[in-house]
Amino acid sequence: MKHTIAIVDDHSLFADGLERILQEHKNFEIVAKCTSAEDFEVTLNHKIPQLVLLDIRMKGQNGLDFCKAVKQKFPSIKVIIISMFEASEVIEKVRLAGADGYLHKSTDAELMRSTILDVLNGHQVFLMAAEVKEYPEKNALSKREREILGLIKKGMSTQDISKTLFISQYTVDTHKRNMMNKLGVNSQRELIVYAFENMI
Amino acid sequence: MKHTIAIVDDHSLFADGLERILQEHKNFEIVAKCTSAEDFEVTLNHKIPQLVLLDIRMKGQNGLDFCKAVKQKFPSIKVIIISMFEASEVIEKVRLAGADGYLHKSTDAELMRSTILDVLNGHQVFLMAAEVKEYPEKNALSKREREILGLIKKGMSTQDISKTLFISQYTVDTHKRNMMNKLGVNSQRELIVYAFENMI
DNA sequence: AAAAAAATACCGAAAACTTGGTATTTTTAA
DNA sequence: TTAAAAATACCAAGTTTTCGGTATTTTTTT
Repeated sequence: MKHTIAIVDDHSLFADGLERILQEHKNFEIVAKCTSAEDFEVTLNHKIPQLVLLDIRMKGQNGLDFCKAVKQKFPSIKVIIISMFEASEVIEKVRLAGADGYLHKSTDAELMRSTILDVLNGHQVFLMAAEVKEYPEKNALSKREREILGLIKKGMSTQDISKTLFISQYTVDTHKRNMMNKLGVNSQRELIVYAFENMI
Repeated sequence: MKHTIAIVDDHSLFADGLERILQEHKNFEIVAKCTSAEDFEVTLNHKIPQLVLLDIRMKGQNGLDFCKAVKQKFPSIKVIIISMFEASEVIEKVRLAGADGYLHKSTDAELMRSTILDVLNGHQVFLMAAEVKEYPEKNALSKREREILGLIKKGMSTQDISKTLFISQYTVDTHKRNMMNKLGVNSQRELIVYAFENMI
């Protein structure tokens, strides 16, 4: 019996390619190819795939939030997140979102197929790109620091952040300083740049 | 006779997909699939494809710079840039880099094939995503403004920029203010965010 | 050749950020 | 159950940005 798979990615070209890669394998059947989370929700009303390949960054909705929502409503659907992010921190987020697997866009076709089969067999598979450089432990950002970096990435000022998190500006300031030290940058500007290049 | 095509993209999964999409067409032959600009340069030493599909954003080298280099050494090679950027400003950069075509990752397989054929026939085809919203003319950034925004995106301070461009800090400040007015943002922070979300 | 747009430059005051400190409380790990 | 790590908070001085202006020169367009 064929495994039913859905692809959710707003880049049709990428989705089209994935479809063809999977079609080469007789055990896979692509039952839906959606370009948005909304699209996929509609699909779910009449067809429940066994597994969904989900792009982490789509316009409109964040893939991780959507993953959570899907897993809550349909715990039986296996979800594999696909993204171009290489930071190891991403894995944790993917796990927390309830995904069963993670694939980097630099993995190849064969590895993707074997990962899908593993996940369908009930395993959890989180694959990073081969060349991921782990940060030395002492430079790892704490949870709160990452949270603040996420707000910085949205363009928020120190004041904005302090109001959002209900903490003092001084505290935000301290967190920023600690992050700058850990990451080896010298300004909030570079912190924003770092965030865009390393976060979801 | 088959058309020889090379694919240069550091996301193997995407490249694998493109390959399969193109293989369905009997007139195309994928002669190389490279995951970096360096890889492709090596390939060019022994095999010259008629056309190359080039990802605009690759780690290491910028796709546009690489496009220029390829076109300079091998003017006969047709280059189609593929990216996920939707801003109309990108098209101009792609043109200036000497590319023969532009495809957004949200275009579908069929459109890609027809674009490739058009380009091979000597036409220039620059396709944007359907839902691109053009900026009102009065808000278009000038050349210099875009140049400065590019430096801002690298995390440079006003002072850094003034030194890089050999102009006064006051001038950089004025450019920044004008951009902020045009783009409707209120701080350098948001300017950086805008840059990351809208520039190459 | 005249008008419009772009690029250049300056001043000053207010706001925001950076940096070198210090220090308490809460949470997590050994 | 301690010790370590994380999160919290404050002060002061110095630096950088922001924003209110204004204004000249260069380039482009009409």
